[in-house]
Amino acid sequence: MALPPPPDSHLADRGAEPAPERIAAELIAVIVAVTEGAPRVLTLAGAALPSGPFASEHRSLQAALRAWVEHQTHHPLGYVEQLYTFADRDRAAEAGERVVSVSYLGLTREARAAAQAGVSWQDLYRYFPWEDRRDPHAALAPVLAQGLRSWAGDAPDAMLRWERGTRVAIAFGLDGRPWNEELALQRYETLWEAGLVPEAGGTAAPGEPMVHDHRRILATALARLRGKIKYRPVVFELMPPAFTLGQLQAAVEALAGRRLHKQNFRRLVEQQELVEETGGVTAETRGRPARLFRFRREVMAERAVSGSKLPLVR
Amino acid sequence: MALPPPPDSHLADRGAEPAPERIAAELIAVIVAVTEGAPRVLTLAGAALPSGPFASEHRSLQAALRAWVEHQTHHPLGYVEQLYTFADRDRAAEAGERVVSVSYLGLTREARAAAQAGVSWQDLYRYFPWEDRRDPHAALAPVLAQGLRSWAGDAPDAMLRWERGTRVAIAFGLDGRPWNEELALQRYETLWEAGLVPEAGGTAAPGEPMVHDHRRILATALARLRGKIKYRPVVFELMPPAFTLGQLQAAVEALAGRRLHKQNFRRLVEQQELVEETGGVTAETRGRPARLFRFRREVMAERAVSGSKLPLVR
DNA sequence: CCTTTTATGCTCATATGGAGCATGATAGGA
DNA sequence: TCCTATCATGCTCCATATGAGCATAAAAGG
Repeated sequence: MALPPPPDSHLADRGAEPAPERIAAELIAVIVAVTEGAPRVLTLAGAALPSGPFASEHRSLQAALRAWVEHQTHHPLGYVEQLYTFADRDRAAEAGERVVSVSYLGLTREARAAAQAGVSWQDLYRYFPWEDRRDPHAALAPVLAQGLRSWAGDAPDAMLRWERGTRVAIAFGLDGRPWNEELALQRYETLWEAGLVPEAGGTAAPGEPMVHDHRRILATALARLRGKIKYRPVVFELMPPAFTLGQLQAAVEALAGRRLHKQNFRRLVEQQELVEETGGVTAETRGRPARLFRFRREVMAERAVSGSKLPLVR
Repeated sequence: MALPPPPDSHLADRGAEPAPERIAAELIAVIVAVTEGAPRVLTLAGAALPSGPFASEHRSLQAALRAWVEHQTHHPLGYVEQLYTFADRDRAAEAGERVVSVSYLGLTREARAAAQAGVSWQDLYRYFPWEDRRDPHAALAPVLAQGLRSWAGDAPDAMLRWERGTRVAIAFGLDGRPWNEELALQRYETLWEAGLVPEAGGTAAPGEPMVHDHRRILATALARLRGKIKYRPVVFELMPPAFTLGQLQAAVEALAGRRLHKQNFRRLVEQQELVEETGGVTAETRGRPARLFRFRREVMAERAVSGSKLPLVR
């Protein structure tokens, strides 16, 4: 049985082929925390994500990641989730070297000091300034809007112009369309294709670049986290043992990059019975003191059972 | 800088270490179709998922997968999605051999005949009989219910008994809890842990086993697909160009493993403007003839913009 | 003509999400 | 001391989405 040109068939006669090619495998970690209302990410010198090789000694991919991250941050990684695996040709490190990179998203709380040289927490929006829409007056930077529009307008044929136009409009919430925070990855990819980010040779876009495709991986993590936060109680991994609903809301807003309706946010959290009062109150500087709450870990198991969205018959 | 025991640090001084270990990488494909109301999966001799090596010639992981699957099925893989990457120690093929496996989910329509020897389409529920709840009277097989209950009851201490008990109840919809079709993976994993599947040495559970961890990967795919089908119009990848709403519903029911409320299903599909009439009608054997519809591909881009679930402020 | 079967149209009650009014509690001045 | 700015909390109102059925239409087969 013949398979497509590149690889030989492995569908049936598995014995009749040469030993499979060996390549290197590495793990890349996007470790996120929220500190005082600011989303933070663990970096190396502010330009690379922590990464490490995967070796035979490791029990599993996740075990490997957990091991060195916990050693690194001295904080248990409560929530760890596999993000995506890349092996694009342009990621080849040295000549012809092929690497498979498995990326993970981890949630934790910021440790006081990054022990190792170069290891530091950075504001996530340093890399994606356009993703922070918490300021109600925030709009897409003119440089970006301009660059995107001309990219769409410069397409060779009408069909492509239309495609790029709607793609930009949907991703960036232009032409009256709503802003969708979950499209963080599409936005970064569109900026790349439009040649607006430094990694793609552009200079127009604001935001710090990172090595290799690390900024893309970071965008993947942001998009995933923004989606997940809506149907799984993962924010709590980022909170201290006791917190006020205001702080909880601030953490969600930090990640979502948008403002939420305060009263409705409380209603949501309370009616889902995600939290319970500790009994204490905060001694904030201003305003009425807020009650302290703690996360009800018990709901974790149940909360997987969310909405159905399908018209079931009972 | 020292990192956790196993791997040497790669967080900072990256130059000062031995060349990273080389391992083999492979792709595993879960190709799904729905034929006459039955969910189908492409297999090798009914006991293995198609898999192939990843080689340097490939542009990317997805490109590699697409290439050989399309060659194999002679059908374009409309929808392809990365599922998960495994490298568990117990997956080691030969002695000490470490393999990283990247699994993908692909949706297509069943080709007339699997050209290659051994390649065949199988009913998905052959591997997970307990996942098909389309028959309203279907209940969990007594063997399973019994096995799960004794596993929970046989736990050494009370705490563990309680944990297993609620876990089983949630996953399998026992003790008055609702059945959640999306928990397909948790169910398979629970059966494994309870030692009820052949792969784990058990004999109690019905359902055909597969080689290695392929049945687990299949369960991962089923769970992912059942979740996705609710907020993305992916079913259409499985439908012919023109179809009736009844057929569309049957396809969704085949994947979800449950019956849907017919009138509400139509309302959902129509109000979301996912389809448009072709003008024709079917000549079915019984009942009133149904109008034919086609999928409105234009909505694909937009439909990413779904519900917010967060109390935004405008 | 009557029964069975699948397709379609519509209605009604309830749940959920979006907005905003009103009041309670504190800190910091004027 | 009183007024204001700031948050925290309680509640109400409304539009829409979702869950359940009732009723009718349009075929095939006795």
